[in-house]
Amino acid sequence: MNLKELSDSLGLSQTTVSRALNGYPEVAEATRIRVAQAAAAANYRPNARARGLATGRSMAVGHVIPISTHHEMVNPIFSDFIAGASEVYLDRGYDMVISAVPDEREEEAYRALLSKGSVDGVIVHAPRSLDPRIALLREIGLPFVVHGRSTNEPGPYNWVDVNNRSAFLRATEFLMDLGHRRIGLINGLLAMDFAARRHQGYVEALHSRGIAADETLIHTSEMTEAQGYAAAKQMLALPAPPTAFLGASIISAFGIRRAIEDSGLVLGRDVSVITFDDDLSYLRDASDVPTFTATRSSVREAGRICADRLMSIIADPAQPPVEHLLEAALTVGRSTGPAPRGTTQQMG
Amino acid sequence: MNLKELSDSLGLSQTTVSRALNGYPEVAEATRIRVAQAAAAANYRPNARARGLATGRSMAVGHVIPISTHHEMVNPIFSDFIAGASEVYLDRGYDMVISAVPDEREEEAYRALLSKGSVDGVIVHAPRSLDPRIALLREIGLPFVVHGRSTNEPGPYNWVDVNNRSAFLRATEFLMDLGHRRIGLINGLLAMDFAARRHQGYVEALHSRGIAADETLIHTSEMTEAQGYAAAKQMLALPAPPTAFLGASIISAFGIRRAIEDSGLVLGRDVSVITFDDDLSYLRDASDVPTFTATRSSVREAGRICADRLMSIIADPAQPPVEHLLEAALTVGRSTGPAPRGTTQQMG
DNA sequence: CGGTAAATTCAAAGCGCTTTGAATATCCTA
DNA sequence: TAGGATATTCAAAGCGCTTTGAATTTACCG
Repeated sequence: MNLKELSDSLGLSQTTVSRALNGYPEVAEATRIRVAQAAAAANYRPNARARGLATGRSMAVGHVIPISTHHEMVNPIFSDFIAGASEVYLDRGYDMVISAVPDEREEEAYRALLSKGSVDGVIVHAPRSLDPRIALLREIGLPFVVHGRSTNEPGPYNWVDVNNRSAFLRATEFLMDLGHRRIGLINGLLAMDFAARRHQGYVEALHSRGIAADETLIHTSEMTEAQGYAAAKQMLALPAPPTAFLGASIISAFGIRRAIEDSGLVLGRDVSVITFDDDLSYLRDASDVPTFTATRSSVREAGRICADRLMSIIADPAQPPVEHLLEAALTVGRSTGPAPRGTTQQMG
Repeated sequence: MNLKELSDSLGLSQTTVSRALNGYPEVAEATRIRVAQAAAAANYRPNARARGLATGRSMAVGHVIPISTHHEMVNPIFSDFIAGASEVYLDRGYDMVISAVPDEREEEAYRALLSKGSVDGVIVHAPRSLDPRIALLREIGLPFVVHGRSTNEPGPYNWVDVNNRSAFLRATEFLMDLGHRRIGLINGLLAMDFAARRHQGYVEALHSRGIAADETLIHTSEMTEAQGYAAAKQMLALPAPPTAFLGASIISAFGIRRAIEDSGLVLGRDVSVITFDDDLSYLRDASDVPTFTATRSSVREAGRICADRLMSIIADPAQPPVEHLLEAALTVGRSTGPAPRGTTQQMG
């Protein structure tokens, strides 16, 4: 069923039917109702391509998720992020086009999205501290919102980010308040902007109490369970092991916990752990008292906010960029406690 | 830059340029080269909507991922599945359109996808044993491939599934061979087809050795860490606790492990665990000797296969349906061992 | 009741591409 | 070198929609 058939069957012109369906004012109320009913009965929906061709808009947004060629990793947070964004698109009638693209084909992917005209805007995922994508998108003039930030990017642009620096700064302070002095940082890849900021927060907090960051207590890698385990295990075997850990994701934290228990220690008593928690639905830590003390920020909510922002930019591209900084909640669970006596003196 | 501008600049007709670009034979080789170079220089790509309108194909496939309204859960396996599918689409020039849709709006979503003409086919995710989507898609004539199966669906259709029954049958037998007789099953929601089949395999294996399934040792829920923990904890507190567990996902297994250790028991010695492992990139259990004994099947690979199949159906819709059954690998890790002496006699 | 303003409706153009059917250029053979 | 075959190129139609500008109806007022 297409417009022509529908309008023919109603004895009306395509113009009138189109207008009736799209809510234009210059159509008689009686006609509008008649058209709406016929359309519903025929299960008619305008062809998206034809409409897009006529209007110049595709009613779709792109999400380009980078897949690191070396690691072939796909962060599970995308599932939740996308779910959040979807909620917004669904109500606005937008489609979501996803391209999972190897690092080196990213630029190509964005250019293709633009010149093929398949999307009206994009969400940029997983920005690095130094990220050419933002300049590229500015240059080609495709509306975009970044989930996260890119530290080295000059000039304003639309982003939605958690205050990663502050989150880890507060977490580190929280641990130091409990008497911990040797705190292991099990971080994500430093090239990622969020990881760099967390590192920064951690170091700042230590410095503010006159503690020098110890390189042997800082680990950087993909945030897998296995890496979390290996890194924590290794640090716990040091002559002066950490009494607490900061983990970059709940998945890392699982690994850290395993390493602790594996070493015959008790989580929350012998060794404390604070993790960043993206509040993923399948990894939710939401008992009355959560397992992990965490800096928590829902990535699904971030998805909603990003999508909403992008919709707004697409509707009015002239508006000034908005920088949306979310504060993570520091929620206390069972994985933290006072530093064991004696160990606080071990540091240099 | 559009076709008209490009062909004008070359002094050729749109017809010739279009044909040159699309590899039609009736164009002089010299012309083709000249056109190709000009197109590359101008960064020209045909407008997807216009092309779609002219050809009747959208060069996009849809993935409708259901979000259960009650749980608001998004399975992290989607990230990996999508990454696998993407690899295929990327090379074939297809876009991937994702709709994350609440249960009750699913039918609407599929109909919209069809009548708006935004996709040439769809992948059906997370089928239930009784799933109206397959009949719906057949009815509306949209090419589809199901990731999984729907037991109660009569007649053939294209699906790609792991042999869930066999996987859990073998896992259960493996545990019984080690002397285990009380085996806890911590499963996904039974309405899901994969969960029902795993349940079936488990029960069959028990029966084959004359053991009756014990309802108190069977738990069914979303496959979260928290649920895995709670269920295992509860079973371990039974008068006659299980000596082994079967987990439905690596995430559940994390919870099961925590419950075991929490109860002062040792994984692989006091209590054995076998988990289904979708081989998610961030949850990969790939040390020399994996932590968990597992029935493993890469969901990313499944994504590739589904996508490939769908491409093929779209190209030739007349071909007979293909049913693709993957066998999970039973890989032995450190989470299984002989049943502790004495406990094997506890059962009734 | 005539005439103008307002309310409705319509025909046709155009979005950027593919493809049909026709036109033109080139080649080869007798 | 004529004449048909073959190789290239082209103009124009059409995909299904929105939207412009014009046409037609209806409403209103003196």
